[in-house]
Amino acid sequence: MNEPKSSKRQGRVTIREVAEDAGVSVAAVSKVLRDAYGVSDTLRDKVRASMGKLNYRPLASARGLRGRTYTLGLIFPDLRNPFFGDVFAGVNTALERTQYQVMQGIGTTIGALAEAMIDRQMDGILLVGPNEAPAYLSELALRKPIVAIGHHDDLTPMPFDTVNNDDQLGARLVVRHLIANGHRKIAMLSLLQEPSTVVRQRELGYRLEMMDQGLGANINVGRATQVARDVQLSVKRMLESADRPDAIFCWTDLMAFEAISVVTEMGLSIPDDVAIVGYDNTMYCDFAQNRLTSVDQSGELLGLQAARLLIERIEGRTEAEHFVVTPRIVARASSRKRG
Amino acid sequence: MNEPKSSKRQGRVTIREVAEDAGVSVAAVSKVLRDAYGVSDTLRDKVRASMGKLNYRPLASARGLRGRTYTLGLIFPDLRNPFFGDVFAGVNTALERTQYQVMQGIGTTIGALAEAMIDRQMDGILLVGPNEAPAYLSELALRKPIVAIGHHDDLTPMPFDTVNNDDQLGARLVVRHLIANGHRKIAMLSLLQEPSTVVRQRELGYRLEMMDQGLGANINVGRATQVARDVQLSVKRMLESADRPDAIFCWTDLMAFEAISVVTEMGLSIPDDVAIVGYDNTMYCDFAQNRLTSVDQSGELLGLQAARLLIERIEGRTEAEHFVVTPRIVARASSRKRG
DNA sequence: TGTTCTACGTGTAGCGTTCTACAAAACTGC
DNA sequence: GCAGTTTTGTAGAACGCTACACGTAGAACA
Repeated sequence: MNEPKSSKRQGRVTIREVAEDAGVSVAAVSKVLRDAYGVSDTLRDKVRASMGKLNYRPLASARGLRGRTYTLGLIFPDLRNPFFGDVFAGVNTALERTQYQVMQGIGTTIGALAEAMIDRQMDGILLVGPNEAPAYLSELALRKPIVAIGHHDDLTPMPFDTVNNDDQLGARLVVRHLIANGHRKIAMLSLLQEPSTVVRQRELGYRLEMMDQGLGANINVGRATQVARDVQLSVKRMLESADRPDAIFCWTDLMAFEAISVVTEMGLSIPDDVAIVGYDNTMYCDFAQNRLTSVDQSGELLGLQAARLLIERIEGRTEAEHFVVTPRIVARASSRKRG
Repeated sequence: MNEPKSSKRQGRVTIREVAEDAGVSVAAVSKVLRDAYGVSDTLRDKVRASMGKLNYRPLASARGLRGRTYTLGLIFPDLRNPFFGDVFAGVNTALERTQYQVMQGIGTTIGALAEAMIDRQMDGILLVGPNEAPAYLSELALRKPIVAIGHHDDLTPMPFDTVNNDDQLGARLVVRHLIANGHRKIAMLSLLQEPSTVVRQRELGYRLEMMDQGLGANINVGRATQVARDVQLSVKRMLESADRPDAIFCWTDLMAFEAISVVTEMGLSIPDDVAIVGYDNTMYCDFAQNRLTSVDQSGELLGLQAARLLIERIEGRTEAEHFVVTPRIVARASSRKRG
């Protein structure tokens, strides 16, 4: 009836106990743990058996002090956009058969969160839609492997891994789709504060396609913060203006749902008075009360790929890679051909 | 031009360097860090200055090996329910002026996540709506301070801290509200698989109030998993049955939005053909395309209180506390008085 | 027979903190 | 001044793991 020496770690099994039980050295157990070179099958089996028997699990803090913690950080700007759920699902799939675990941080202050994750010795960080300055991210990438999902620029490729859909193309597709369905006065609802590179790309795509289609004169970009009231005001202002747009392309579904709300409130009909299109193709688009046409950028695939790239990076790759998905329009009633 | 000894921790400032810079011992710096007893003001100021100058941040792994990591775990069942965003906001508010950081885990397998968090030496864990067996949670609570948000039972109080709204009352309020607005055949849409204690409480409240109101014969509980298709089928089945309910109380807003979708799809009117009520009063309820009557359980307050309780627990409290919020109905058009 | 390899194990010094035990200094009260 | 008390500071041993450096044994080769 040996009592555990430390009541604090109350009964936690350590590598030493496993070694003792298996009749091998601590170093050997560590090797097995890390799948390191120089372990015979017999030894591995013995150690594995003991680990199972004692229900041993390595302590991340201790590992972190020497090497890696097998923990990845995942940073979302907020918890309200269901798109992030898709990305998360992809990340999870990628991690399924690995020994990595993912921990999320949520907030727009990437900086503080990333630092907290570095302090916690996470092996790498996945950033979703960071609207931090590229310079900060580049500096961050020097200290830790990172992968940015939804952060890119046409001209200068980032010095870290990125995973994106082609936002510029996505926006172009929206414009083409709307034109095909009889709309001409196509406005865009964009983000007001510190627009991320992604928002800028979508806006650029919108502008370029409008020009290409000879509708340069109709370009009309409204801006709003993420705050509900602000979005509502912006939409209202658009719809009450002298020449009302006959379609609004919202840079994200969340804004589109708000737009639908305002339009409904005003007693206008979608899509006959005004068509609405979003971006992300989140689950709510399918609901009969929304039936929102949107751009699918396969969040799940983005998440999956991002996690894979990050692990590759952690395990040695040094040159940055950039993965791009081709977006596609998912047409629903909110942009039906005008009758 | 002294190079850093370890290229791995590349340039990370350690407690030793701070001590050196301030001309004090390592132990002294540690004391300042932890606000421990026995530090003079002069010494504290000196150390603080050096910490600031060198931009020192303690390494969580190293702290974890000895004591606490000042990290709390927060576990959500999924990322799709916007209610969790409210809870999270509350948690964040509570942590604002503390040195604790929170890291999220997302998934229905509380077990695996909680173990991963314990392996990472988190000081405590917040569980949101766990539908794990109470027995497992009790065992978990023996090993780590935990607080469950949305997990309670009428009869046996949990041996760990809990934070809840009065779900039974919430359900009763819904029934009363619907009756007051002229509905009698009130059905409830509940959860099929492993209903959590919360779902059970809401169901119980529904049943009891129906009985109390003399509508016991009208009790009608449908069940569906969280999967969209499944919910749709359940709602459809309800609405196509011989005696169609004239109101559906959905155990969570998310299901209610799906219900609205199905009802709309079927060409029925809300609330004249059927009223819909949800639970959580999430942001989407306000949208004109939903206008969903819902029960507000102030997720933000729940999160705030939960985080506070957890920190208290970590810092010494031993008896379990139970915090309960009184829910209130937020009436919208989806349950308007029948005309 | 000696030499060189390779494969497999082990001993042990840290990693950056915390915290106990203790020493020194600064106050008490007489 | 001196014993007793309190305050302030320090030394140094852990915590659980990794990984370097090294030892040993047997095989392969000349």
